[in-house]
Amino acid sequence: MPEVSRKHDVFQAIADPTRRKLLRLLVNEEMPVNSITEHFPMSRTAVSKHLHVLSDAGLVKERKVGRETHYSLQPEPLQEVKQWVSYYERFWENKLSVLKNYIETEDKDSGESN
Amino acid sequence: MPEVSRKHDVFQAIADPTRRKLLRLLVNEEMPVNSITEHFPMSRTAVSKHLHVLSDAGLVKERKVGRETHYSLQPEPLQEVKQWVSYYERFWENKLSVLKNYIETEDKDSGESN
DNA sequence: TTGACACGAAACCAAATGGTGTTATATAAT
DNA sequence: ATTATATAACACCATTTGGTTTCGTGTCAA
Repeated sequence: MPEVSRKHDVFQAIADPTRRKLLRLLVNEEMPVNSITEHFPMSRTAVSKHLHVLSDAGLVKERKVGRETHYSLQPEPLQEVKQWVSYYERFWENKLSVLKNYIETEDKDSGESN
Repeated sequence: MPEVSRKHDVFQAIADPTRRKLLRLLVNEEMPVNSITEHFPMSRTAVSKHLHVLSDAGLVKERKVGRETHYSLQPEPLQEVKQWVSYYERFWENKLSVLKNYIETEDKDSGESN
């Protein structure tokens, strides 16, 4: 049931700074489009479009409340990103340990600091 | 030297599937453009462009070897992504624990149909 | 019921993106 | 010295993206 048939990729969704800011904003509370728009220097329609991209990626949820549409964060798809990044983690960690090793070797026997 | 004055954002760099595949390919070995191109259904020029985007984001390093240009992975900028995602981690974890709680509660008087 | 409001949809536009082929240049091989 | 090769740089094109304004519709309030 997961990220199949999603029109927008999670990676693509979070590529835009405005959309990242949107997610950050919706962390705490569900918000209607107009209130959301107040936080951005662009039209309501533009914000709405970004929200739709996020929605397509499964990162926000819409709820109709009277004539308003409330959006809220749906963080689960970010797990895919976390997983993807974690694959590369060992490589920079490895580099760190190589560097550490190098420093320690340079340091010779002048005392192993942590 | 951090991500200041980088022409391309890390988030934007990893948004493209081709570029993610490129990173994956360069994990193990430094490679010249021609060899890299063999793995992709597009022209060498196109691959080269993607490599430049990655380079702008600091995700790959170029090394001139005779008339060849070798590219290799430079994973460090991904730390920014990891950090960004980790902020949201607690939210899906929280949801999980809420769900767990719910299930356990339901379980108590387990008469619930459906 | 009339009007104001919140929103989505559509038409439109400029700029960025992802691709192409061509050309120029430095290096390698003969 | 000449030729072949690897690549960057360039010019170009189609599509996508991020934004706009306008318009229609459903909902709330008077």
